[in-house]
Amino acid sequence: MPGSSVSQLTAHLGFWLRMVSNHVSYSFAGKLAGKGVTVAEWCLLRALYNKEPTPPSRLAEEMGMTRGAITKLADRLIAKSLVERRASAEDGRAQTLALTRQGVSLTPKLADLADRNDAEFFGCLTPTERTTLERLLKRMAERNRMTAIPLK
Amino acid sequence: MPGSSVSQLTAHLGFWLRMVSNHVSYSFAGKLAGKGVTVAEWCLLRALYNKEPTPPSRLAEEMGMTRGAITKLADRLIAKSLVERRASAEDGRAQTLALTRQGVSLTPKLADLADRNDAEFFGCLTPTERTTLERLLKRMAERNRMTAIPLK
DNA sequence: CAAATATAGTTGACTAGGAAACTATATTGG
DNA sequence: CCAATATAGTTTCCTAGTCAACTATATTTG
Repeated sequence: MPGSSVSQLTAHLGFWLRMVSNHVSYSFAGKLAGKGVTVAEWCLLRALYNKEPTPPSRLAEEMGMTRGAITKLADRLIAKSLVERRASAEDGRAQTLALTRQGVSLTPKLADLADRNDAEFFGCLTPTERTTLERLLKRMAERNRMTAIPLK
Repeated sequence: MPGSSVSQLTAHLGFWLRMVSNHVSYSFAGKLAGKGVTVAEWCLLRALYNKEPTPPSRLAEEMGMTRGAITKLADRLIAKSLVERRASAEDGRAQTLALTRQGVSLTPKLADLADRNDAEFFGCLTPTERTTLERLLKRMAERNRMTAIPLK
């Protein structure tokens, strides 16, 4: 792939990956905007759905964001009445985050949008091709120890 | 892929695409940081390499960024003495951007880093698999009319 | 040819995240 | 058991984008 001269942007698989990924995310962001929610907010909502109240630090780990970022993300979702923050009874430092009733009712609708977005973009591949793509991406994730949900 | 219940983040190909893409870009950003350059700056440098002096508005189009973003990106590269801004002779409003001697000498080194990063991440795929991945990504890009370099 | 409009680029207000300093509470060990 | 340290979360400052308003120059048109 390198080649003897200065390689072009488009010579790298990383370029195409980023191009496609960003377009998919951007389109999804547009759909979510209709519900007043960002992609990061969707991720947090989904992470809380059907879960026990969860400490922000745990979410930070899961989502690959700093605790500071989670604080602010949670603040925004609390302002939208989709998430509740509660002090822990046992540990005076600790908090937990959980979905409000409204958060619980909204999240499945957002999941539908995610399904639709995926279908829309990957629909131009055959089922076999989609499986192949999934396999290759998951292998890369595994081999390169990609654990957290990346939001950067 | 949807399923009857609320789909998980990991149920979407878009999720895996973003995960892998962000890790690849993040690692590349780390390599570029050693040369004092960001990914966006690399893209602009590469876009100017071996080209005529180019108006910022053209770069904005090519790179899928706003003109305002290009102004600031160019300001940073000018501060690093990698790019020069010149007023157009014909049109009093227009500018052109071009690499400085230092920009010309640095860009191939950055291209090497890009090559290395690509090799590092996609090395866990066989040559056939890489070709397949490239084909699928390019098909998605084409079918969904993805034109500009995405930096978001 | 002057006025209206379009275009090139810049600027300012805003957003969302990271890094590191900071506050408050827990835990550990001398 | 109190001092040192560790941990949970928040806050501040910084970066790098967008969007929309703005400045200056070109172009179009009445």
